[in-house]
Amino acid sequence: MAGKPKLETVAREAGVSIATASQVMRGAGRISEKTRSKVLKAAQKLHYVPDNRAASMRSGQNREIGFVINKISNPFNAEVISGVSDLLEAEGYLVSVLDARDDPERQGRHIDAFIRNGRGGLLWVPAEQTPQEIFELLAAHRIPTVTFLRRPDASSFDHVGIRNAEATAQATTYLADLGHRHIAYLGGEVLTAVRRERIAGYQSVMAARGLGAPVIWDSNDIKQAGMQAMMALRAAHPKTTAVVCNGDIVALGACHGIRRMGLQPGREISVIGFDDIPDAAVATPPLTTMAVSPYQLGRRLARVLLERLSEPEGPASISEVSAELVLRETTGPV
Amino acid sequence: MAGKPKLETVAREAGVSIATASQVMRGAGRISEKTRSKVLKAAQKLHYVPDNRAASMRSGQNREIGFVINKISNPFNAEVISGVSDLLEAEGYLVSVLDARDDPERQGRHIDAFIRNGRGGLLWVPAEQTPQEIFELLAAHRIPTVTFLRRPDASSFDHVGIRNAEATAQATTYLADLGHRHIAYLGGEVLTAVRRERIAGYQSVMAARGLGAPVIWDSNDIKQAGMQAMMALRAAHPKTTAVVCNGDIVALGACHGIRRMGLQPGREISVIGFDDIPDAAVATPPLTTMAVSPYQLGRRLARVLLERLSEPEGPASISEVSAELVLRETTGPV
DNA sequence: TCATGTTGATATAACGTTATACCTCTTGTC
DNA sequence: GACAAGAGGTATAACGTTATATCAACATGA
Repeated sequence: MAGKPKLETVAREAGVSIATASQVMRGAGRISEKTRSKVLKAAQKLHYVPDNRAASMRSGQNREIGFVINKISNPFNAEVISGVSDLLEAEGYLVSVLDARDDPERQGRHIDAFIRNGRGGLLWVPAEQTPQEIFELLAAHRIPTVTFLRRPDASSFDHVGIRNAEATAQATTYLADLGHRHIAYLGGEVLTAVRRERIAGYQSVMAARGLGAPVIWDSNDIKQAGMQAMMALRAAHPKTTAVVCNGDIVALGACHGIRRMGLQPGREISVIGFDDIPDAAVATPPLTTMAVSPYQLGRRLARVLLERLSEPEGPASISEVSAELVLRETTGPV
Repeated sequence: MAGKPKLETVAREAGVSIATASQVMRGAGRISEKTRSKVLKAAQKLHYVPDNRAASMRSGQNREIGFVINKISNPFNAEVISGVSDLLEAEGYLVSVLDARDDPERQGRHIDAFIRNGRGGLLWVPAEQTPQEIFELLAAHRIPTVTFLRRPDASSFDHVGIRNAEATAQATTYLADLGHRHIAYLGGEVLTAVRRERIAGYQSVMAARGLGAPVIWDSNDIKQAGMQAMMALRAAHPKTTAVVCNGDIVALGACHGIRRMGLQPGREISVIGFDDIPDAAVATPPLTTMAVSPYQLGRRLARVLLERLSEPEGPASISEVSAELVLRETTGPV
């Protein structure tokens, strides 16, 4: 009871050497069944818990994975985390989440602490404006790293993401096919890499189909802001009959705004979201959106990391997932 | 470039001893300004990152905090995490989040890993059915621990929570004052400690006011389920004119269900939620709810942990926060 | 001159594991 | 009976830090 039990305590209790006790705890080496059970019993009796700091320091191995995420409050991300940890925990890893809140400085502290603690692998949604230095640091320390959603140009890490341009192009095409000519892009404030891709997809279709001039309308990606932005957008561009949104949350806000103006989403103005968050299906009216299963995306992300861990020197892989247009009730003919 | 730089590398580069380099890095001991800058320059040049495993093992200190949470996807929890990490990061700690998803086994693995890594402090929303053994383990390892929201009877740790019974009593009283007599309690499936308290508060007012027989209606706490449960509840108890809900999400679902039935929340049926999640204010109609600021709650939680860290042997504190009735548009006279 | 501090730097033993090499038995083979 | 092979176990040196004790050099005061 005096101080935490260590391997030495267990070994003495069982009447064996420290080395033997260590091998039993790890299930390594050649140990007879008799001593095995002796040691196990001793460990149990003393409530022994091995110290992973010492172990990972000595062995150079660590089955702890860090997930540095841009925004933990995003329900999409929550699902991704579930997918990631389901797969990794099944392989004996443990996932801890660090919320960078899109702040490069906080992100820097988190990644720094990650390296300090010699964790085994890193999943990472890089903040915009991430300094080059962090990539070099990770590379220099040989940290198995997979970036997620955002892939900075300078990165040489594995990556899992979404085909953003393809998705918004598909959404815009669908609206054009319904007869809409004045289609706006709504949501996002900063020109993040992801948003740039999505806007590019939208613009390419607007140009290719010879539709009205593209309208990009900024909005913070929360519901309230989306509502106000929709009303302002409509006031500035009264001809607008459809909006492609930067995300579901802003899209739901837009629907709210449309109703506030006495109109009906899907009749006077069509709305397409992005992400298919749980709320999208049960909103009134249910939201048409570009869906990509966050849970499956999380599993894919975990799988890529596992491959990297088993093959540290292989070439970097980039895998991108297509989003799928889910038709609900916020879209209709013009 | 051959292998990670360690303190020895830095010391050699700077032409000092390892002990001196260590003191400079920690800002401890008495070091002249000249050698100080020499060492700092060397460390910078080599991109030295200290190994926290070795440091915390030797010093017995660790400024890493783990937050084992019941459900990361709950937006309420996301806000709590922000409050917690804002305060703790300001004090030089680092918070990592582990999602137990209300699964005692997963929770066990997380806490086990937490102890293995000798982290500095634990914030914890214990899963229902948490085995007694885990409490003993944490106590035996002298882990500074603060439980959050759920306080098992056997616990002797610090605790921060919400006055649940008081809150639902207040909500029920408000509805009774509006003239409602048939008030139901909607939401939750398992009889968790929190839900039990909330139901008790509701029941006590129903009895004290001599209102209709209490109706407890189970529902999974997601929107879709709340919608269906509301419709089923109304079918089974047509006289019901008001519902006190287990949480905002189920309350929003209930509002949806009410509209599906061709009625209007706040007119034919009043609804009161719990938590005041961001969506509550911007829903149609905006949701009346029992609010407790999750961000402030997170800060309080962090503060309690800091006190425990600075005073390891002090008596356990239990601090409970009152919820506040926020009137919006889903409640009205009968 | 000698005790007495003070400043700045250092040598060294931990911290709790695991990897490596090594040892002692048994058993089997010719 | 000599030798090889293998099974089961152990001693010991790392891993990269920090705490402690110690030391040299120089200043201070009587």
